[in-house]
Amino acid sequence: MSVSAVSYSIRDLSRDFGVTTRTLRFYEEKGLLEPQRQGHRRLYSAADRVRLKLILRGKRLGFSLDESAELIAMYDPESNNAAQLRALIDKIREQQGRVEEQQRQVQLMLADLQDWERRSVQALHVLND
Amino acid sequence: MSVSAVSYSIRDLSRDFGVTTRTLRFYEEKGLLEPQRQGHRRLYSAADRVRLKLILRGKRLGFSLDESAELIAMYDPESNNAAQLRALIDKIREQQGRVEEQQRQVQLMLADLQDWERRSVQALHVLND
DNA sequence: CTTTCACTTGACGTTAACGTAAACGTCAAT
DNA sequence: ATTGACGTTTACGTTAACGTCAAGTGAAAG
Repeated sequence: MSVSAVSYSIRDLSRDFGVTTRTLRFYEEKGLLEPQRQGHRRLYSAADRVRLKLILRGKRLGFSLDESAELIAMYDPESNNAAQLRALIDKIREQQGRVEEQQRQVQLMLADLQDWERRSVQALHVLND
Repeated sequence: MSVSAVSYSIRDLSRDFGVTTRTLRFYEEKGLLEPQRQGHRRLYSAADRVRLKLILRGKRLGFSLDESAELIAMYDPESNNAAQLRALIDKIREQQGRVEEQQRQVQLMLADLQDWERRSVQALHVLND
Protein backbone atom coordinates (compact mmCIF):
# COMPACT_ATOMS: atom_id res chain seq x y z
CA MET A 1 0.00 0.00 0.00
CA SER A 2 1.41 3.31 -1.01
CA VAL A 3 0.99 5.75 1.82
CA SER A 4 0.60 8.60 -0.57
CA ALA A 5 0.07 10.91 2.43
CA VAL A 6 -1.71 13.71 0.67
CA SER A 7 -2.00 16.61 3.01
CA TYR A 8 -3.26 20.13 2.89
CA SER A 9 -2.35 23.36 4.59
CA ILE A 10 -4.89 25.34 6.53
CA ARG A 11 -4.96 27.78 3.66
CA ASP A 12 -5.79 25.00 1.24
CA LEU A 13 -8.76 23.84 3.23
CA SER A 14 -9.89 27.39 3.73
CA ARG A 15 -9.90 27.91 -0.02
CA ASP A 16 -11.40 24.58 -0.92
CA PHE A 17 -14.31 24.84 1.48
CA GLY A 18 -14.91 28.55 1.56
CA VAL A 19 -14.30 29.02 5.26
CA THR A 20 -11.76 31.20 7.05
CA THR A 21 -8.68 29.82 8.74
CA ARG A 22 -10.09 31.18 11.96
CA THR A 23 -13.04 28.89 11.48
CA LEU A 24 -10.79 25.88 11.03
CA ARG A 25 -8.84 26.67 14.19
CA PHE A 26 -12.10 27.20 15.98
CA TYR A 27 -13.41 23.82 14.91
CA GLU A 28 -10.21 22.34 16.22
CA GLU A 29 -10.63 24.04 19.59
CA LYS A 30 -14.07 22.49 19.78
CA GLY A 31 -12.60 19.09 19.01
CA LEU A 32 -14.27 18.76 15.65
CA LEU A 33 -10.99 18.45 13.82
CA GLU A 34 -7.56 17.36 14.91
CA PRO A 35 -5.09 17.62 12.08
CA GLN A 36 -1.54 16.36 12.45
CA ARG A 37 1.28 18.78 13.00
CA GLN A 38 4.49 19.30 11.18
CA GLY A 39 6.26 21.30 13.82
CA HIS A 40 3.76 24.03 14.47
CA ARG A 41 1.92 23.82 11.20
CA ARG A 42 -1.33 21.99 10.80
CA LEU A 43 -1.48 19.29 8.18
CA TYR A 44 -4.92 18.20 7.13
CA SER A 45 -5.47 14.72 5.69
CA ALA A 46 -8.16 13.44 3.38
CA ALA A 47 -9.98 12.12 6.44
CA ASP A 48 -9.93 15.62 7.90
CA ARG A 49 -11.49 16.90 4.73
CA VAL A 50 -14.27 14.38 5.09
CA ARG A 51 -14.90 15.45 8.66
CA LEU A 52 -15.02 19.07 7.61
CA LYS A 53 -17.43 18.20 4.84
CA LEU A 54 -19.67 16.54 7.39
CA ILE A 55 -19.51 19.52 9.72
CA LEU A 56 -20.52 21.89 6.98
CA ARG A 57 -23.26 19.58 5.86
CA GLY A 58 -24.53 19.53 9.41
CA LYS A 59 -24.72 23.30 9.35
CA ARG A 60 -26.72 23.23 6.15
CA LEU A 61 -29.14 20.86 7.82
CA GLY A 62 -29.61 23.47 10.51
CA PHE A 63 -27.62 21.79 13.26
CA SER A 64 -25.36 23.58 15.70
CA LEU A 65 -21.68 22.72 15.86
CA ASP A 66 -22.15 20.76 19.06
CA GLU A 67 -24.89 18.77 17.42
CA SER A 68 -22.74 18.25 14.37
CA ALA A 69 -20.03 16.94 16.66
CA GLU A 70 -22.43 14.34 18.02
CA LEU A 71 -23.61 13.39 14.57
CA ILE A 72 -20.09 12.91 13.29
CA ALA A 73 -19.24 10.77 16.27
CA MET A 74 -22.15 8.53 15.37
CA TYR A 75 -21.32 8.57 11.71
CA ASP A 76 -18.06 6.71 12.27
CA PRO A 77 -17.73 4.51 9.19
CA GLU A 78 -15.36 2.09 10.94
CA SER A 79 -17.57 0.75 13.70
CA ASN A 80 -20.35 -0.78 11.66
CA ASN A 81 -22.72 -0.20 14.53
CA ALA A 82 -26.34 -0.61 13.50
CA ALA A 83 -27.82 0.85 16.67
CA GLN A 84 -25.69 3.95 16.32
CA LEU A 85 -26.77 4.30 12.74
CA ARG A 86 -30.42 4.14 13.79
CA ALA A 87 -29.77 6.77 16.44
CA LEU A 88 -28.21 8.99 13.83
CA ILE A 89 -31.15 8.53 11.51
CA ASP A 90 -33.50 9.38 14.34
CA LYS A 91 -31.65 12.60 15.06
CA ILE A 92 -31.97 13.61 11.45
CA ARG A 93 -35.65 12.69 11.48
CA GLU A 94 -36.21 14.99 14.45
CA GLN A 95 -34.57 17.78 12.57
CA GLN A 96 -36.73 16.92 9.59
CA GLY A 97 -39.77 17.36 11.81
CA ARG A 98 -38.62 20.77 12.97
CA VAL A 99 -37.92 21.93 9.46
CA GLU A 100 -41.27 20.64 8.25
CA GLU A 101 -43.03 22.53 11.00
CA GLN A 102 -41.30 25.71 9.93
CA GLN A 103 -42.34 25.08 6.39
CA ARG A 104 -45.94 24.62 7.44
CA GLN A 105 -45.84 27.91 9.29
CA VAL A 106 -44.37 29.70 6.32
CA GLN A 107 -46.98 28.29 3.97
CA LEU A 108 -49.77 29.28 6.32
CA MET A 109 -48.47 32.80 6.60
CA LEU A 110 -48.06 33.01 2.87
CA ALA A 111 -51.57 31.76 2.23
CA ASP A 112 -52.94 34.34 4.63
CA LEU A 113 -51.07 37.16 2.99
CA GLN A 114 -52.03 36.14 -0.50
CA ASP A 115 -55.62 35.95 0.56
CA TRP A 116 -55.26 39.39 1.98
CA GLU A 117 -53.74 40.62 -1.23
CA ARG A 118 -56.51 39.13 -3.30
CA ARG A 119 -59.07 40.91 -1.24
CA SER A 120 -57.17 44.18 -1.37
CA VAL A 121 -56.97 44.06 -5.12
CA GLN A 122 -60.66 43.38 -5.34
CA ALA A 123 -61.36 46.30 -3.09
CA LEU A 124 -59.37 48.50 -5.43
CA HIS A 125 -61.34 47.27 -8.40
CA VAL A 126 -64.54 48.07 -6.62
CA LEU A 127 -63.28 51.57 -6.02
CA ASN A 128 -62.22 51.97 -9.63
CA ASP A 129 -65.44 50.71 -11.11
CA MET B 1 -68.17 53.42 20.26
CA SER B 2 -67.49 52.00 23.66
CA VAL B 3 -63.84 52.35 24.47
CA SER B 4 -63.89 49.22 26.56
CA ALA B 5 -60.15 49.66 27.16
CA VAL B 6 -59.26 46.08 27.97
CA SER B 7 -55.74 45.97 29.20
CA TYR B 8 -53.36 43.40 30.53
CA SER B 9 -50.49 43.40 32.95
CA ILE B 10 -47.07 42.20 31.97
CA ARG B 11 -47.74 39.07 33.98
CA ASP B 12 -50.92 38.43 32.03
CA LEU B 13 -49.17 38.56 28.70
CA SER B 14 -46.35 36.48 30.04
CA ARG B 15 -48.80 33.78 31.04
CA ASP B 16 -50.97 33.99 27.95
CA PHE B 17 -48.12 33.71 25.50
CA GLY B 18 -45.69 31.58 27.41
CA VAL B 19 -42.85 34.09 27.47
CA THR B 20 -41.04 35.63 30.44
CA THR B 21 -41.55 39.18 31.57
CA ARG B 22 -37.93 39.76 30.77
CA THR B 23 -38.70 38.89 27.19
CA LEU B 24 -41.52 41.41 27.04
CA ARG B 25 -39.34 44.17 28.44
CA PHE B 26 -36.63 43.16 26.01
CA TYR B 27 -39.02 43.39 23.07
CA GLU B 28 -39.93 46.84 24.30
CA GLU B 29 -36.28 47.92 24.41
CA LYS B 30 -35.97 46.80 20.81
CA GLY B 31 -39.01 48.86 19.92
CA LEU B 32 -41.18 45.89 19.06
CA LEU B 33 -43.76 46.76 21.66
CA GLU B 34 -44.68 50.00 23.37
CA PRO B 35 -47.41 49.50 25.91
CA GLN B 36 -48.99 52.42 27.70
CA ARG B 37 -48.07 53.20 31.25
CA GLN B 38 -50.15 53.62 34.35
CA GLY B 39 -47.58 55.36 36.43
CA HIS B 40 -44.68 52.99 36.12
CA ARG B 41 -46.64 49.89 35.27
CA ARG B 42 -46.98 48.66 31.74
CA LEU B 43 -50.48 48.24 30.38
CA TYR B 44 -50.80 46.11 27.30
CA SER B 45 -53.73 46.61 24.92
CA ALA B 46 -55.37 44.21 22.50
CA ALA B 47 -53.28 45.78 19.74
CA ASP B 48 -50.15 45.00 21.74
CA ARG B 49 -51.28 41.41 21.97
CA VAL B 50 -51.61 41.28 18.21
CA ARG B 51 -48.12 42.67 17.74
CA LEU B 52 -46.73 40.12 20.16
CA LYS B 53 -48.55 37.37 18.32
CA LEU B 54 -46.91 38.54 15.10
CA ILE B 55 -43.49 38.65 16.68
CA LEU B 56 -43.80 35.11 17.95
CA ARG B 57 -45.15 33.94 14.64
CA GLY B 58 -42.13 35.51 12.99
CA LYS B 59 -39.91 33.48 15.27
CA ARG B 60 -41.70 30.29 14.34
CA LEU B 61 -41.08 31.13 10.70
CA GLY B 62 -37.41 31.28 11.52
CA PHE B 63 -36.97 35.04 11.41
CA SER B 64 -34.81 37.04 13.79
CA LEU B 65 -36.36 39.72 15.95
CA ASP B 66 -34.99 42.47 13.76
CA GLU B 67 -36.51 40.81 10.74
CA SER B 68 -39.77 40.37 12.58
CA ALA B 69 -39.69 44.07 13.34
CA GLU B 70 -39.45 44.81 9.63
CA LEU B 71 -42.20 42.42 8.80
CA ILE B 72 -44.54 43.88 11.35
CA ALA B 73 -43.86 47.35 10.06
CA MET B 74 -44.93 46.19 6.62
CA TYR B 75 -47.90 44.31 7.96
CA ASP B 76 -49.58 47.51 9.08
CA PRO B 77 -53.27 46.83 8.51
CA GLU B 78 -54.12 50.54 8.42
CA SER B 79 -52.17 51.67 5.40
CA ASN B 80 -53.71 49.48 2.73
CA ASN B 81 -50.49 49.66 0.79
CA ALA B 82 -50.37 47.09 -1.98
CA ALA B 83 -46.67 47.52 -2.75
CA GLN B 84 -45.78 47.00 0.88
CA LEU B 85 -47.90 43.89 0.97
CA ARG B 86 -46.06 42.53 -2.05
CA ALA B 87 -42.75 43.29 -0.40
CA LEU B 88 -43.89 41.42 2.68
CA ILE B 89 -44.95 38.45 0.63
CA ASP B 90 -41.61 38.47 -1.12
CA LYS B 91 -39.76 38.39 2.18
CA ILE B 92 -41.73 35.40 3.26
CA ARG B 93 -41.10 33.73 -0.08
CA GLU B 94 -37.36 34.16 0.43
CA GLN B 95 -37.65 32.52 3.80
CA GLN B 96 -39.67 29.78 2.18
CA GLY B 97 -36.80 29.20 -0.20
CA ARG B 98 -34.31 28.92 2.61
CA VAL B 99 -36.47 26.50 4.52
CA GLU B 100 -37.07 24.40 1.44
CA GLU B 101 -33.35 24.19 0.82
CA GLN B 102 -32.83 22.94 4.34
CA GLN B 103 -35.51 20.38 3.83
CA ARG B 104 -33.86 19.17 0.65
CA GLN B 105 -30.57 18.78 2.49
CA VAL B 106 -32.21 16.85 5.27
CA GLN B 107 -33.96 14.52 2.87
CA LEU B 108 -30.74 13.90 0.99
CA MET B 109 -28.89 13.07 4.17
CA LEU B 110 -31.68 10.83 5.30
CA ALA B 111 -31.77 8.99 2.00
CA ASP B 112 -28.02 8.45 2.19
CA LEU B 113 -28.19 7.09 5.69
CA GLN B 114 -31.08 4.79 4.97
CA ASP B 115 -29.27 3.46 1.99
CA TRP B 116 -26.29 2.87 4.20
CA GLU B 117 -28.46 1.08 6.73
CA ARG B 118 -29.99 -1.10 4.06
CA ARG B 119 -26.56 -2.16 2.94
CA SER B 120 -25.33 -2.75 6.47
CA VAL B 121 -28.27 -4.98 7.22
CA GLN B 122 -27.67 -6.95 4.07
CA ALA B 123 -24.06 -7.36 5.00
CA LEU B 124 -25.15 -8.81 8.31
CA HIS B 125 -27.47 -11.24 6.57
CA VAL B 126 -24.67 -12.40 4.40
CA LEU B 127 -22.59 -13.06 7.43
CA ASN B 128 -25.37 -14.94 9.13
CA ASP B 129 -26.21 -17.14 6.17
C1' DC C 1 21.44 38.62 6.94
C1' DT C 2 17.06 40.62 6.38
C1' DT C 3 12.79 40.45 4.23
C1' DT C 4 8.76 38.00 3.23
C1' DC C 5 5.36 34.51 3.54
C1' DA C 6 2.64 31.33 5.76
C1' DC C 7 1.51 30.01 9.99
C1' DT C 8 1.23 29.97 15.10
C1' DT C 9 -1.00 31.09 19.79
C1' DG C 10 -3.31 34.16 22.72
C1' DA C 11 -6.93 37.03 23.83
C1' DC C 12 -10.36 40.52 23.52
C1' DG C 13 -14.59 42.02 20.56
C1' DT C 14 -19.27 41.11 18.46
C1' DT C 15 -24.31 39.86 17.76
C1' DA C 16 -28.68 37.70 19.35
C1' DA C 17 -31.92 36.86 22.67
C1' DC C 18 -32.63 36.72 26.57
C1' DG C 19 -31.18 35.10 32.07
C1' DT C 20 -30.23 36.63 36.47
C1' DA C 21 -29.56 39.27 40.25
C1' DA C 22 -29.75 43.78 42.95
C1' DA C 23 -32.13 47.41 44.81
C1' DC C 24 -36.14 49.90 45.12
C1' DG C 25 -41.52 51.43 44.66
C1' DT C 26 -46.62 50.45 45.74
C1' DC C 27 -50.55 48.82 47.32
C1' DA C 28 -53.50 45.62 49.88
C1' DA C 29 -53.92 42.56 53.72
C1' DT C 30 -52.69 41.12 58.28
C1' DA D 1 -45.90 48.49 60.93
C1' DT D 2 -44.79 44.45 58.41
C1' DT D 3 -45.36 41.15 55.03
C1' DG D 4 -46.16 39.64 50.36
C1' DA D 5 -47.35 40.05 45.65
C1' DC D 6 -46.30 42.43 41.69
C1' DG D 7 -43.85 45.75 39.29
C1' DT D 8 -39.80 48.92 38.02
C1' DT D 9 -34.91 50.13 36.31
C1' DT D 10 -30.01 49.17 35.94
C1' DA D 11 -26.68 46.33 34.69
C1' DC D 12 -23.67 42.49 34.36
C1' DG D 13 -23.68 37.36 32.67
C1' DT D 14 -24.34 33.68 29.01
C1' DT D 15 -24.03 30.88 24.57
C1' DA D 16 -22.72 30.40 19.65
C1' DA D 17 -19.75 31.03 16.06
C1' DC D 18 -16.69 33.16 14.68
C1' DG D 19 -13.96 38.29 13.65
C1' DT D 20 -10.08 40.88 14.56
C1' DC D 21 -5.95 42.31 16.15
C1' DA D 22 -1.16 41.56 18.36
C1' DA D 23 3.00 39.43 18.72
C1' DG D 24 5.92 35.77 17.63
C1' DT D 25 8.05 31.44 14.92
C1' DG D 26 10.27 29.01 10.91
C1' DA D 27 11.82 28.54 6.61
C1' DA D 28 12.73 30.02 2.05
C1' DA D 29 14.29 33.63 -1.13
C1' DG D 30 16.91 37.49 -2.46
